Amino acid sequence: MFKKANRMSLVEQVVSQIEHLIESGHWSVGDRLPPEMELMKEFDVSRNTLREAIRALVHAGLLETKQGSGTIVKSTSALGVALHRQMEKSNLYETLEVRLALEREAAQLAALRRNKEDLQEMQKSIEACKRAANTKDLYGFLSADIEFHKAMVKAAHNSMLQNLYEHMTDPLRSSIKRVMISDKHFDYTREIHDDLFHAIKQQSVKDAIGYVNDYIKEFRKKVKQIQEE
Amino acid sequence: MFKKANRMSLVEQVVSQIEHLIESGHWSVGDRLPPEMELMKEFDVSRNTLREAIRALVHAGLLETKQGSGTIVKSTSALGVALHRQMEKSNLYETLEVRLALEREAAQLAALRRNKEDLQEMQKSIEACKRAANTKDLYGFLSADIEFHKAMVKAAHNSMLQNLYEHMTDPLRSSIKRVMISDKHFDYTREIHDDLFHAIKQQSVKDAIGYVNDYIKEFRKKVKQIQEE
DNA sequence: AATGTACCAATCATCCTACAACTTTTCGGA
DNA sequence: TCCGAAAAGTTGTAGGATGATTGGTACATT
Repeated sequence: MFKKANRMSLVEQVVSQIEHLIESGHWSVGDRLPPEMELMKEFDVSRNTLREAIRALVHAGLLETKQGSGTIVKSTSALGVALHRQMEKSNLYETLEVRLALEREAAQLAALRRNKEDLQEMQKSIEACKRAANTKDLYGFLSADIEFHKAMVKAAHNSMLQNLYEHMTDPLRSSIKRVMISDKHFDYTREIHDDLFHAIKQQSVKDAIGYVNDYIKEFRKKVKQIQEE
Repeated sequence: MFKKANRMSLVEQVVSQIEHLIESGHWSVGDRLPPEMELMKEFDVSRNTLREAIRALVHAGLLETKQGSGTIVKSTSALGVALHRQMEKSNLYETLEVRLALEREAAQLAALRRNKEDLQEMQKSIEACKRAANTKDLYGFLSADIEFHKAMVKAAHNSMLQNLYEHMTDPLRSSIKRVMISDKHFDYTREIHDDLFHAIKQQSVKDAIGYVNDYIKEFRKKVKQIQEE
């Protein structure tokens, strides 16, 4: 019925101001914030108050401070750090499973919504895959493969989905590669997602789902093998 | 290649200690932390240092402080708050889309992994749905329906998936209900997921996917209608 | 030219004390 | 017993002091 009176603490006010300055692009990733002394004057708060605000954002992953050097903007979104912390506490295979679920959805949406630029990016990754396959460059191949999947998720045109997917992929990079190369009979040609790409290009949702499901089935099999070892 | 030297600041050390005390259950949700003076002595740090640590956890959503009263544990996971913040910045329909993707995956996994307790919980929710349908209690029905979906996701036995799903569902409760009741010809009986429940009970992955896909299609249609208004 | 040393200035890290603001408890009086 | 004032307890904010780390400069050494 009654809304609580807005008694935002000074620290919270400073926090949201800094957050806003970062989101709005006034401070970009990599930029150095003014030193504490100046910020104190700008926000008109004491050093303690300012430091508590900055510390909150450092823990959230938006800022990074180095003694003697200064404070820089590290990210524009706190989701990555939080997700990463959760992933560390959680089972690796559970995380991979969720990631595959996002990928499955992305394939369908990408088939519906992809545009020219999306197709170009995907094609570029596929060609990188093929080049790496020709030179038997396994790690190069896997990197290009991950890029392809990212491009596909981007083509789904859902920023929330993309956000989650990328934040779940980057910390898992090495684990994903480990799963992929666990296959004793690793076959480059079979792993190139040419069919999937063409299904998305032709906007065939049905085929896109089919190919992704095949890929997921393969991936799951490899995960299972590792788990049993 | 090279690991960065690990020089954890005092504040960070206190933060992780408190985090650990919460995770380990030493302090449960709702508990009040000892006053700052005591914590200062316990951790052997100054008030400023301690306060910066606490402030970081307050911003992350694990703690809540009230001037004059004390500090209480609010949550054991910071993911919820971070996800919520991201959702506020993001498009509602994008979030709903991701939520449906998780649900689709959950249905398949639930069909494979559900146990007796899972089935009991799902059945309970379904019966609550039916009771609400009989009395034409629309809001009661929708609440029970959401409970059913949550139970299904729980039955997938993937804590990461469940975590994400619940944290994406709770803040969307009202939006989800709004979408559901937007249907002019809302039909209780059609919305009761009896078929889906039995498919999961019979461990028929194929049927489970089918029913969930039907449900998702319906839901999407309603969302589309709202968007076009 | 590359490396090592000494020094300086800027900046963050930590600690301390003091007081304000708010909440909870205590206690005396009606 | 009930009520309200006082007291005690707790977090919020301010300001000052000192220590530690970093980055840069100048200069000598190899």
